[in-house]
Amino acid sequence: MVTLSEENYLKAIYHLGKEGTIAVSTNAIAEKIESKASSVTDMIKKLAEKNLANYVKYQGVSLTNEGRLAAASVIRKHRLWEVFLVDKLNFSWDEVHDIAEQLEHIKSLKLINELDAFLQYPTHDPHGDPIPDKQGNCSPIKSINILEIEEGKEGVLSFVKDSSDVFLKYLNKNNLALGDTIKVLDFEPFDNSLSIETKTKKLIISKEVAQNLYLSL
Amino acid sequence: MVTLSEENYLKAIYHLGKEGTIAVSTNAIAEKIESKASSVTDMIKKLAEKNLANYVKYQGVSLTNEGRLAAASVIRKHRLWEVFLVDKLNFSWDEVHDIAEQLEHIKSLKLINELDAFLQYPTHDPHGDPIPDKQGNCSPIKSINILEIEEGKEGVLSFVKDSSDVFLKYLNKNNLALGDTIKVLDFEPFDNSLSIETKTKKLIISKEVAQNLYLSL
DNA sequence: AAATATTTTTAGACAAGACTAAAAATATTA
DNA sequence: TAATATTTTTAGTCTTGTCTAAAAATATTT
Repeated sequence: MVTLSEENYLKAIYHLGKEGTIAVSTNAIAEKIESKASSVTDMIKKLAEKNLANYVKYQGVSLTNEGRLAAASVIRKHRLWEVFLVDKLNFSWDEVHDIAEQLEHIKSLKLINELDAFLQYPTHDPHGDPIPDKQGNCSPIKSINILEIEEGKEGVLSFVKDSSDVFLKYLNKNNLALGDTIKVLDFEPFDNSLSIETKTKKLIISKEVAQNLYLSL
Repeated sequence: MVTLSEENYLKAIYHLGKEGTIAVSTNAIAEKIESKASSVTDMIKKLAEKNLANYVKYQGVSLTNEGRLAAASVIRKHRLWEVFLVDKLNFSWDEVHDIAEQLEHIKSLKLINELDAFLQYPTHDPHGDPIPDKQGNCSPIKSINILEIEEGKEGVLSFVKDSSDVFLKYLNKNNLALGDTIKVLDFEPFDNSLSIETKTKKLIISKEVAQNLYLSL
């Protein structure tokens, strides 16, 4: 049995591992999970014990196939519940994270598969993140960061990296939503800000915001 | 903050208290929750500390108004989730208990109120138990035990007391479902068994079964 | 390469919630 | 009512998951 706490560590390692790194560092996990390095060491030993992680002292951790599947399963549940909350219960996308964080730990295979069917097998959650399938496979998102797009070109906002409350509220305030077509007008090298155009208006976004917007072309 | 464990104790005390008793005994709680008396004593102290229970050493516990509301809120969540599972996700009523037992602890007022609306404000769960409202009030069930019904009279099966897996499976096997009209034919004083008639057939039920069937007239 | 800084691990402590065994209080029976 | 039985509480232990502080290993700088 994988405990709630173990699931949270698996998730963290999974997400950090995605960035192409070979092994994830103890400190990175501690920061992500808002705990201390010593707690992380304890837990990764336990995960290794259970064959969910590969761990070599001082060399960081990676997930085993079993661990990766377990992590993907938690993420699958998290994202399906997010779809449920937004599509069926009138939540907006910036309200769902904390609740999904609780719901993702509910244990029942039948539950999640029935929920998947009830929601008509969605492939992405309300933030544009892909939903892993039963086998733990993610349809890789084919979206690129807005800073890498040439001036003059446009794309469809399909994913936002940061899904914190403050950021989602910023997007709402500025009338930016998934699915919007955005044209890149001008890059300002002084502060790395970007001037963009949506259907309704022109807008200048800071480097911090731009780093979190991903478009599909 | 009320912890998961505390919520389970509140629920147990609430259910046991319903039986008209003034104060609930330590042992009764231990049995219900499948723990030991000493663990119960510890927890009761904590609940009293938090003003959720009235506790006098060696005299048993009762809930304060605050405790009663907290318990009713957990039960409300449990029963609404059961309705969701049966009505929306194709679960049968004998499969939902364990999952609802997990879902009842999810914390979000908005979630449960939206769920209530989504399910169109149901008043009873799939077992016929009434669902407490936001204020913790239960529409009292107006059903009586089948053993108290006169021979020759009939009623509608509206509630089953035991909602264990084995019992619900028994009902399924014998084609008994909530909403069925049942006629009481004959009471056998030797073993307290009861001969009954449904739309489809006649059936003899044991005392143990009869004690759990409630009909509304 | 030696010195310094950073990261990671170990050792020991703590809180929550459960347990066992023994003591104390209450109930029951003779 | 005294003796016995049952229930409840206390005292002390255990596990899980966390923490701090110190030690050990690895990285970085000079």
